[in-house]
Amino acid sequence: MREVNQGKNAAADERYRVQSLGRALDLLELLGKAGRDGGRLTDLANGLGLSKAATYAILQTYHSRGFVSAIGEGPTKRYRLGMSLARLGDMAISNIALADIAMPVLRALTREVSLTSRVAILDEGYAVVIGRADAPGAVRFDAALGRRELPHSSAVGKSMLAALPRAQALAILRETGLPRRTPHTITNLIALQSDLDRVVARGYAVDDEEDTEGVVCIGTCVFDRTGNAVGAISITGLKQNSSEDRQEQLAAILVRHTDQLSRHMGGLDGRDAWALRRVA
Amino acid sequence: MREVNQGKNAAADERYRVQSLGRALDLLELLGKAGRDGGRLTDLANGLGLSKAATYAILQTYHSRGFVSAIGEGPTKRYRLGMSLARLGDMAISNIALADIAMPVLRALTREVSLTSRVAILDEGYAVVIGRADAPGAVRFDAALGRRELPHSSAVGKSMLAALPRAQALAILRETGLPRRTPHTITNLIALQSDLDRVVARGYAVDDEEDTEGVVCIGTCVFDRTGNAVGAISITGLKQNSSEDRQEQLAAILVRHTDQLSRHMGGLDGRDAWALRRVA
DNA sequence: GCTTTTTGTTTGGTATCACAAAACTCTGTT
DNA sequence: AACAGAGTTTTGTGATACCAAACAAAAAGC
Repeated sequence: MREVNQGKNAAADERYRVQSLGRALDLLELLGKAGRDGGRLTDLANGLGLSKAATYAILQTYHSRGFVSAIGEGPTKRYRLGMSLARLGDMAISNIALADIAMPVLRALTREVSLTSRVAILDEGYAVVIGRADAPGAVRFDAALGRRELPHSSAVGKSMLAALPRAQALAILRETGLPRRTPHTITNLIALQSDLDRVVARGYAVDDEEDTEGVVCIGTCVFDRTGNAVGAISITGLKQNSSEDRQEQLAAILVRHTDQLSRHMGGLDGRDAWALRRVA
Repeated sequence: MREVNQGKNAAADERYRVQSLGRALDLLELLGKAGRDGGRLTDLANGLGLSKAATYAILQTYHSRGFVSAIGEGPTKRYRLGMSLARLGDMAISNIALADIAMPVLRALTREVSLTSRVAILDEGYAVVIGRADAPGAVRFDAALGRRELPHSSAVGKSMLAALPRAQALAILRETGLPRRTPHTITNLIALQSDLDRVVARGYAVDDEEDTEGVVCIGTCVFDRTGNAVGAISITGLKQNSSEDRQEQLAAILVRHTDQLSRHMGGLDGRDAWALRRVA
């Protein structure tokens, strides 16, 4: 076994980071929080702890590249996130082959079960949503693209953890921790491991109000030709509409669509891929 | 009429920009071009004209915030656009109220005509795609979100220009110019103006192979309650499937859906909004 | 298997430039 | 008409982003 470079890994050392860029990125996040109405220069400067002049220069730079768009003039001027971010964000998602291929499957799945469906990947230990298909009538859940979800409290996260070698899964969980999101969140490492065993056993994961109260998710993995999980798909519904029987029905449908997707990518069926984990 | 601050507008003066941030943004664009396979540190540094050490520090900063994701280890390490960009990009689009409301309409429209449909806004003088619904069987056109399209050679662009006061439209065209994209592109300002008149007259715009050869688009505006255009919707098809009659049929369907969307946003019907332009 | 090459990582030193403070110019309000 | 509040511009300076070069370590070549 290889030594774990615990404190030695200086790659993320603050010394090798560019401060000015860090502050500039903080500004983007701040603008993200500002939302639709945008933010005013003065407020943004205060929020960053920078002077108006410095903030102004950063905003101008962003603006000239389309990363920030300005609306209004004079004292009513407001800054918002710009469309270059949309372009790059779309590129980032397009880089994941799964995103493109999964969309038709998601739409078919959503049409069949009338529930919102999503596709996610494991990125830096977090489950990140890279595609979604909203159900027409359904409640609009917070399924923003690029959203980081905790791996231990989401169906996509747990299914991908379950597909990983257990040691790797534990390493990820050590990083993210097991923060409590609702009274139903599994915050005990032993309990979570037996839940992961259950995922491997039945071939899908269930998030039973563990991330959001009243919301149940079912998810399972998409596999490549070597049997590695490249991502996961989930469907989301309300707890009240989710009896034991219905859950199994939905899981069967989900697995059928996911297997179709895996096959479409030239990967292994879920049945075979999960079986590999059971022998190990 | 107000004086146009031609050279006076010093807001975009290079002096008030942050160089280091500009270079860092160049790096993002470079990574965007690198695409799926990502880029290597050495290549990125060369592409930027920066030293490896500087590029490394920038990448670390991005990486720590999720704006860049690294794959591989050692000499096979590669950097790609990260998922934080997807998150912020999605936020940027969500900031446009039109994007959310338009999606169901786009899907309905696409289902009815079996053609790819898109919704765009006018941002900094360019038409920017903020939503799309791909037709299942159709050729996949380049309809990436956040993509900037020239206003004079796209259906969405021309319809939004036509809805603007003519002076404003001309100001935008002075900025963007009328670059030739295909042999059919209208590069003459007089000719374009009479085309815009035609848009106002019939209530929709046609891009007849003006942006891409063999591709025809029909587009029209979405209006708010004051009759201002907040965006535009278009459908895209192949020239070969686009007879004069079929074009008028499709335009009628497009206008019907767009009007429904305008109404849904509490705005004016296209019929009324375009009529306002005719009297002026 | 050893060497060579090529990669990412780390180190100081320095000239650059990102930043703060304050003056200025508007626009919208009282 | 005066004020208050915003965004914009100026200038100087201390922090820091950058380069060059050395280092480590994995891949490629013989």
